[in-house]
Amino acid sequence: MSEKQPEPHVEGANSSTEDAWALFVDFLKSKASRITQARRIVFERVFARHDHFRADDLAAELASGVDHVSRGTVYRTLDLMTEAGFVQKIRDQDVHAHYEHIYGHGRHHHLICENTGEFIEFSSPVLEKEIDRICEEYHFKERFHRIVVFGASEEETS
Amino acid sequence: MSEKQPEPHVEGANSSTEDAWALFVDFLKSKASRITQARRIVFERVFARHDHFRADDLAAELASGVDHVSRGTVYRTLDLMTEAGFVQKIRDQDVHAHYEHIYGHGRHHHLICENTGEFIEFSSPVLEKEIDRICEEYHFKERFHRIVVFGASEEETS
DNA sequence: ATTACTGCAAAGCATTTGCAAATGC
DNA sequence: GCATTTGCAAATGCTTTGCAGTAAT
Repeated sequence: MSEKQPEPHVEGANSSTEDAWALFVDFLKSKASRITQARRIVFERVFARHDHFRADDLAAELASGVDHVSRGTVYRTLDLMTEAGFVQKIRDQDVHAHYEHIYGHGRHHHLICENTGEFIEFSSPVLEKEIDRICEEYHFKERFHRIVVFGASEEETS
Repeated sequence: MSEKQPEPHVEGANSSTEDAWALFVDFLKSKASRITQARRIVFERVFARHDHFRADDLAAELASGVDHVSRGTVYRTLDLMTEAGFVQKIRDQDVHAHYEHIYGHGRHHHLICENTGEFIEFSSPVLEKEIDRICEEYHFKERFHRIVVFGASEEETS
């Protein structure tokens, strides 16, 4: 429901936190939302890290630190930052695990239609080969990979 | 923890349920596990569906049907079937959402080292272009896509 | 007869939400 | 001063787990 990933509003060349914050302020203003202490704290903490982080870890950190921000607010602010395009949520849409049986199927990947929930399967030797190449380049021993494309099927008859 | 996705043991050309079941029986025997009613019911229900399904839906179905199997057992059996390579779990490893900030970064994807937890970023025009091509082929309007490769970095010095 | 498996209900755990109090505008 | 946010704690929802009873070997 609150899971949107629109085209990013930002695409700066200069990535200083101040510049980014100014853009976030603009974003908030454009939504008639308020510039609050809590939002500033979360925003800066996110930009202070240069690694990947878990929402829950950040929430735990901030819930117990000096610059206290509650869990709920951390999650709410991350949603805003995602909407504004400052952060990317690294995980599938759905919280829940899906399964499919693969006995007798070849390996394949999915286009997921966000309107209908439909899963369209595809496979592509080009993708497989390129991924192999990338793994070699990075000296990475692959166990398996996953490719998911989110969007909308244009098959609709409406 | 219980989330393993080893190389599939099976790769049949003939995909009748009976054949598959026989292989699952072998798999169970090889683990000194038992061939039970509940496992058979879950196995067949999974093979009866040709779509993607949610663990929870299956669990709900079986928890209330004639061939009653409890939620816990459904989950446990799906784990076994995943381990044996009969089903594929369609979702990232981790239950939890990860974030990263993307302000000033280009779009990229990840190699995730399962030993160290390290995220290695890469980008590949070849992949992007091929995905565009596939979307066109399927008349699919992409919103965004995700590529994740799980495995092990070979950089280790140990 | 053993010992693994099942069912159940309770626990886990990340995330979301309702609501009164606090804060930005 | 009024509306939005926050903090808190309770609720949610999927998944996992402990344990006593049940079934497979």
